[in-house]
Amino acid sequence: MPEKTQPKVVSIKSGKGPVTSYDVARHAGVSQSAVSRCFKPGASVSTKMRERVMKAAEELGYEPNAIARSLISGRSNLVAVLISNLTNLYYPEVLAELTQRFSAHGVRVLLFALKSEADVSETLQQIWPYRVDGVIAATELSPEQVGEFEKREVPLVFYNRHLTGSPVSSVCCDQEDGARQLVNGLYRAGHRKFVIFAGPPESVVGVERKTGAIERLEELGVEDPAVFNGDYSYESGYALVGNLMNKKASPPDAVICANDVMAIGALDAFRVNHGLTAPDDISVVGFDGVGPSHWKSYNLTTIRQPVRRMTEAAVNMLMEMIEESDSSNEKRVFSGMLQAGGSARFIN
Amino acid sequence: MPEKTQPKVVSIKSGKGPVTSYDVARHAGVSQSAVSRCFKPGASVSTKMRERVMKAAEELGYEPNAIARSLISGRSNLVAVLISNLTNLYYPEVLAELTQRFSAHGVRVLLFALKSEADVSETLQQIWPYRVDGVIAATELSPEQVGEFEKREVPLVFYNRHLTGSPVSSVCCDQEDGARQLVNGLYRAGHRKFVIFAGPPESVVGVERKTGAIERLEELGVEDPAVFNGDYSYESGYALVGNLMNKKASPPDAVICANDVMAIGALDAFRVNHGLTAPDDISVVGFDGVGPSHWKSYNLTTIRQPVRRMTEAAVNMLMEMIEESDSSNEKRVFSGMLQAGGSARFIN
DNA sequence: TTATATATTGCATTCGAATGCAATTTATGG
DNA sequence: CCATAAATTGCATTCGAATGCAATATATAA
Repeated sequence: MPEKTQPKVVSIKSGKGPVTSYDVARHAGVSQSAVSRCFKPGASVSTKMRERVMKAAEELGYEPNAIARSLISGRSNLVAVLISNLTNLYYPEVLAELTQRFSAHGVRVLLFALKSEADVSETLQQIWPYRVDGVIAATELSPEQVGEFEKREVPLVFYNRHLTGSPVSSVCCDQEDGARQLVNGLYRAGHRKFVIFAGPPESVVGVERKTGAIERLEELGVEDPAVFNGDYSYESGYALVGNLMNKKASPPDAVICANDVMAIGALDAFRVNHGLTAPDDISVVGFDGVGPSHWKSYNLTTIRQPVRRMTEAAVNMLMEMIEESDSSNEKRVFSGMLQAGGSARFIN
Repeated sequence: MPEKTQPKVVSIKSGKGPVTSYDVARHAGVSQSAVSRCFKPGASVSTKMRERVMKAAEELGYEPNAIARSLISGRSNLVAVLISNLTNLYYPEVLAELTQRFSAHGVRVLLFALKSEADVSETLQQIWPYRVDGVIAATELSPEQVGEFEKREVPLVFYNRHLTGSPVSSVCCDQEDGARQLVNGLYRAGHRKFVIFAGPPESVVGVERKTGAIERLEELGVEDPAVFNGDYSYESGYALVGNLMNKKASPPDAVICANDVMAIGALDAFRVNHGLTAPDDISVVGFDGVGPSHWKSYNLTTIRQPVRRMTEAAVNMLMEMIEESDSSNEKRVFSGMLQAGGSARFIN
């Protein structure tokens, strides 16, 4: 009986599973530590050694195990990003920017998209086990929750949130200032009857935008504008117009909305249900400068948040806190840029 | 000299850094393995032991280190999600659903948001070191790249993509069928002069939508509709209307767009630049059923992708592939739902 | 050329949890 | 009450890379 002519698969490495540094070391005839050092930038390795190891690594298809590396080095190169409602139209842009910027630092993003801000504490429990190097939070955090970060010495940067009176790093758009810019332009253009479509009362950002507007209005002698609370959605902006028009005998001049999407909803409601079009019959302004704010049907006058600069700042701050241990906290506030559209009579 | 009345901070644990299972073991007077077992569901532990350990863990604030666990167990509980352009308006919803569903399985999402599909291979290199348990790809992958997954035995599920003729799992919306539904309704309503605003030629999804429409048109005896290529953006939809109206003496009846956002751009261009409004002067349909498709200014007739069911399927498939090693591949195709709006004369 | 400084390399240990196996305890049966 | 089975527990090792320290090789100075 002839020998079975089995194909004798010559596998360079016998064991299954990914190639380890030991495999590479054996194949190159050097120690495991040498392999490790060849993959560590700035390590003390001779040219000859590097070549040998790299060749062996190449041949075996070696890829360093980031998990093992994290364990021993104490750095996971992971960052958690907390976002409350991704469908908010504003956040996808932020998120895309963040991941790309972190990527340039060799850091990967663990995404946590919360259904509601109520899920935060649960989410934090999911984060801790991964020993992330830092966290970007675009959600509210209670003082206790911030305390957890301090206890664990996990760097934290708030994005468009902050805990007043506590030393936490943050990157924000100047919400109040933006609102004041909007009021100014509307006032100059002759508006005197203002209404505010605010965000939900628990939204810090929303409250600041509202406060900024109200304060500036008071300074200008316009007292007590009507305030309605929405939830940042198109539907709420749309619905609030109904509420508004029911109450008031005479419609307002100008509606200041907590964000672009509500402004868009309001514009549609005014036009569809009341035959009022902007900017002739009514002025509506938003906040954020999201993509659809440019759409011709709306062409919003709004405050554009400098997302690129803000994300850059957030990433840099977090990376600095990760790399230097003597992290002093810092708050960076960026001014929004007025984006003049056609949804309001407005004089800049 | 009186003793310094220093507060004698009694720290339960002296060493810095997170509490380990050894700390808990020592504090509870048991072995480290016992601690480990207490945190593993289904392990053999007596009630008494569990109580002691849990109490100690509680007191010390112990949190299992997921990194260390991954290293020894060979499961990272990490899944990578690849998305090409997050600003596409369709993907944020998908992404939010995916993270929440994975979360329910105790799996975290590593997000990779590509600037362009060209960055895929670079991104893959960033993924491998993390030994993710699986990958959801909402991007094109070359056969070689898919081969890399097989070589590494990393489960892969395509989302709205597939490699024709290769055995890779995928979850898709039936693009061709959707396009045919749109053609049917438009045809029934009397349209005969069709134009297609397709996606970029390299987009498989876009090509399928286009093909579906063209094929159905041919079956109905409408030959060679004009096809223009866009890039899924509002601007491209808007601009293509310009191209179209320059060429043709008489405008078309109906425009079939590769996605909602292009349809929205087209609607705006028709109205603003040519005084044509839907559905009286022109019919425009989209694809996806994104949030803004419901906005009153557009009120799109479109095909809504069943995102919830699709993401559920994708997550279940991937989890199954991760948990059973005998992964047989499967392709699941979901039909889109017609969303009848007011942007087209349409008879369903 | 020899002595000293510098650069490379390997050895052995470490990170923190999981797990096979053996030792021990507890439960069950006769 | 003793023997055997079953359930717990601990011991020792493992996952894969990084790193302090000692050993060796190379470069520089005298």
